[in-house]
Amino acid sequence: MRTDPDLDDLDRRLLGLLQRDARRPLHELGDEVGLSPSAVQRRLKRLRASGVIRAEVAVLDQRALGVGLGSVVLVALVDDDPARHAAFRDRLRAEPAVQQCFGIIGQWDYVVLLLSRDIAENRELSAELFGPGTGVHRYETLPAYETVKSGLALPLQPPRPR
Amino acid sequence: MRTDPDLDDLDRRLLGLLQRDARRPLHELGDEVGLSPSAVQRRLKRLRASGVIRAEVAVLDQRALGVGLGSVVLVALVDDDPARHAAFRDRLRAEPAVQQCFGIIGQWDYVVLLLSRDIAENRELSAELFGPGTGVHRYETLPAYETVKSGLALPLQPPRPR
DNA sequence: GCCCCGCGTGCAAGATTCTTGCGTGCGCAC
DNA sequence: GTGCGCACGCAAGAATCTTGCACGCGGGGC
Repeated sequence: MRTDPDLDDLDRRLLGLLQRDARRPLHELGDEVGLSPSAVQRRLKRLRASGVIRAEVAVLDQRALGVGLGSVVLVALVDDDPARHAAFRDRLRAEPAVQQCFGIIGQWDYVVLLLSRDIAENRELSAELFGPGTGVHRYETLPAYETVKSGLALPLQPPRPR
Repeated sequence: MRTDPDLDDLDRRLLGLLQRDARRPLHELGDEVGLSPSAVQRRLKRLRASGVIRAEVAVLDQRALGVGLGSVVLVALVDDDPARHAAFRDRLRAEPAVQQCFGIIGQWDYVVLLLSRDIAENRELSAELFGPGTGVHRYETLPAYETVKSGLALPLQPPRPR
């Protein structure tokens, strides 16, 4: 899994293509980077096995699924008790409405991307996840009115000498 | 594109499976939901054409690509000039290191997910994107020390009567 | 300098998967 | 009751994926 993933330029170009569309046939990818389908196939196999490609997933449309409101929630827990933090994280991981969550440094402990149908549902979810009895000291909701950029695409800079 | 996306339970189950792994063969998906491969295929075709499935993409490993530091940046521009905001958004969209960005309501204007190799690169990127001459009034960087949950999976609740 | 070996490649055959025309059955409106 | 629309399963053909094989290139070791 964690073998030796030093990627050459061809790997990076293939990854760039796959980050936009993972359904392109091998011969198309090969044409773009100048490789035969089987060479592409072997590189992808290696990239998948080594864990560089973690998954290939479908990206769905929020509106079609009734997600009308996204919001960024900043959360601070009542103390630094590791068990409390672990429980909090587990709860967020289990909640489908929590799309993403990061532990951060500063006056807040976590930043949470919360998806909900509307403001009412957002309130319910917030109360359930961050309200009394959840170990949350305080939280601040930043409603998103516009998605400027979304996606999980990673920057594919070559390892620039510095 | 925007036709008639009322999804039944089978659609939702298929979408749930595809959000985890979009490479499963049709017969496997069919076995899970109790449908023939061709029935699954036709549903996917419809979901893709109607835009419910926006894309199928590869999810890459941050460490393997040298992304050592993620951070959440809260940004406020100097004023509400639409042209200034448009220019700011365009700049973020064009920057690969910006993984996500949302326009938000409150004392901040935007929340940005910024990916960088290390703290030094983070500083460079911050200066370039948010520093003097960029129209940014002030910004606050919240470094992420842990990814609790990441992904773009959407909640697939059935349309519950309320 | 020459040989050997490892590694990635292209080619091609076989296996798997996808795609689609066709006929059937079910539910609903008339 | 009948007709129609819609989704389904089946099966054949097309497209794609997978892998064994031989070749060429480059880096040591002798």
